[in-house]
Amino acid sequence: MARTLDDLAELSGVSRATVSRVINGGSVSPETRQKVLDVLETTNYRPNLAARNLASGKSGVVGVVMHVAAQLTFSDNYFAGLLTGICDSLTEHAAGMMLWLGNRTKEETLDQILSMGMLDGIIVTADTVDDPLVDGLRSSGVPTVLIGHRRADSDASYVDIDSEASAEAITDHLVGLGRTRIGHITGRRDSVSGRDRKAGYRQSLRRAGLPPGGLIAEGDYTAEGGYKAAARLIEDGVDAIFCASDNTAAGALDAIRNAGRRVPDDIALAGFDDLAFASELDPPLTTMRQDIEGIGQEAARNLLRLLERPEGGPRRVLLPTELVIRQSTVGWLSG
Amino acid sequence: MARTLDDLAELSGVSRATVSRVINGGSVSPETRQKVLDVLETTNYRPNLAARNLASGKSGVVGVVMHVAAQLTFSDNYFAGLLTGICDSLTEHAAGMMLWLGNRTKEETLDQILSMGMLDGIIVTADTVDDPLVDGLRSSGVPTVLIGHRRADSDASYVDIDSEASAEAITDHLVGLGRTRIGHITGRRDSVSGRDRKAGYRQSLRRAGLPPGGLIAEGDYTAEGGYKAAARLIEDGVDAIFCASDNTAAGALDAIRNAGRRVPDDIALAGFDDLAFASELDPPLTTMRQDIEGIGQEAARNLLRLLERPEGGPRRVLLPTELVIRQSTVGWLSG
DNA sequence: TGTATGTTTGAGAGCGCTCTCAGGAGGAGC
DNA sequence: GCTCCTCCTGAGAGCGCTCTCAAACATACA
Repeated sequence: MARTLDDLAELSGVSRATVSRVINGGSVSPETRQKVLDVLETTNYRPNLAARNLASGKSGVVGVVMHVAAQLTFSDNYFAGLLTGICDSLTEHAAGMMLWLGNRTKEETLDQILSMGMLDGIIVTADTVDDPLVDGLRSSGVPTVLIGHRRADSDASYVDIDSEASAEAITDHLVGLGRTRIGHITGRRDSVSGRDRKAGYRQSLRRAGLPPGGLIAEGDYTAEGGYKAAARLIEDGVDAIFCASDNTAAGALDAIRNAGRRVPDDIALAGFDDLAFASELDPPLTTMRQDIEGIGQEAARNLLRLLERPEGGPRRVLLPTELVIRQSTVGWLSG
Repeated sequence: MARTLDDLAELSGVSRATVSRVINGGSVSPETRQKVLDVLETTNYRPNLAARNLASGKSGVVGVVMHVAAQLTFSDNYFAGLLTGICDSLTEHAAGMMLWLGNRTKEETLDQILSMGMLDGIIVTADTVDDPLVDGLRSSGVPTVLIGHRRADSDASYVDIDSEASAEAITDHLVGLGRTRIGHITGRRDSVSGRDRKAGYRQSLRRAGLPPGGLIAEGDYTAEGGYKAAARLIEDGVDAIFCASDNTAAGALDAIRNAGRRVPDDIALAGFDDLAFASELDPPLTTMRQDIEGIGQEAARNLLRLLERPEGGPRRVLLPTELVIRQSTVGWLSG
């Protein structure tokens, strides 16, 4: 079994350079090409990635950094969906992927690994308002695509949704239902998406002539957080709650029920994400659908394109969201 | 900023070899070492992994292959937990990890990527009875640790639990409760864990003098599968069901409730895994706890040790499980 | 026939690192 | 003072690949 290009060259009676051309698509005469291909077929040759990487400066491997608290990474199907989408796109293009999960990998560690020259590019979640890791990555010069983006990232390549507009739309829906004491359970205090959703909520209230403050309780994207926050809002006498995530809404739903209130009769409830379980809740949850796997796929594609033609400049993609109305806000909907 | 060993060598007035010794722990005189360390500090040097890999034949990167249907990978927190554990251990030891998810990556593709000489070792799930990928990996000569193991893998390195004994124990629990028509919803038909759990279930019935057949319905580890299978068992008049996974049990719980039966009064229900939601179900689910993250961590540690001292031979680890009794089988337990 | 143009090929110079090998320095033992 | 060891260091040979450059050959045009 041939192990190196030189072996192949000898076997097919041409030079190493020619074999390399056949493999990488250089210009070679048909006969020569066929000769080499034959040998290639019989030898089951595999190029050595390390050598290729060293010589070409490209590795065919991209890094993926899910920079969130470890226990959040998979408690939520959000990150799982992202990862699935990224993997999809990447394997489709025969690119490898190295993964870093959680925030246990400190900036330092990451910076080290990433600047080892092993990674062609990086996909990183950028939802934390003040994230030195993302800053470091961006200034490192390694091609980077963000999932989400902070204010400061407006000149970076990213894939995101319009959280603010989406939140505004879903709050509009609540307003349209005639609710006047609409509460909001926020996302993590330090998350961009959380802040944007809150802003959208406020904007909607303002446009509707409702007091845009007051009925806000802080959440953290978890069901537990949602439960506690909802309990407070219920005391405040809300007649609707817009939660910054479906998980939060699931917690809120429990709280509402435990308080003896009905959804949507007493309190209309809306989430955000449209995770799989949203339609399985009782009542099914009105929510803002975002195509999470699609975001992952797009991020990978985005990065791949960026690597292919760096001169194209940063690529910014806002993916659409979709308001999904279910019985948690509109009780009379047919099941 | 110094980029290569030669730059460092020049800056510190020694040879490249000496710098390499300082970095990799060769014998160097204290003064020389200090000189180099000083330079190292100021230059923020990062070794080039590709070059190191090429020269040493080691990459510091291991592959992780979750070889299951893509949609299963994260629908279930099982794989997420595994991944989290693996990541934990790996980053702790400063090893990188490349990930392949789902079965969309065909044996061929994988084989290609894996034999590129980029991976020091591989962790792969081995729960499918007939899995050419695992066979290929094992015969490839790349150090491999399996998560789970088939009969044929008894000479490989693996981390697993004793599914059969665990299933037997949980069925014993049901028997001990006085149930006599104990049904079982299996795991995926082609999964080793599924078969083992079924075997354990049967063994328990046999020992109890109950007919060890008949009341078995095929599941697939999903809630949907559990729902359908449970519906059949209910018709068969079971008074207990042992499900091969918690997800399955969640589905079964719905089915039982929809059939107007009570848990555990009419039908005692037990799962397997002790996923986070098991204790949140109503009633809380009796189940067999396995430390999923622990399995992932152990697999990574196992592989790391294997790489360190290959002469140690295969390392087989069976992690303990724990029967967690909750109200789904024993109604009078205090909450 | 001579020159210009294009195509195919091989030689060879790296990419940045590891590791072996041998030379030089310094101390111990005779 | 000599040899023998030990310890530290530098020179240099790869690792397997990519890519440039120029030679070799073929084709086209004047």
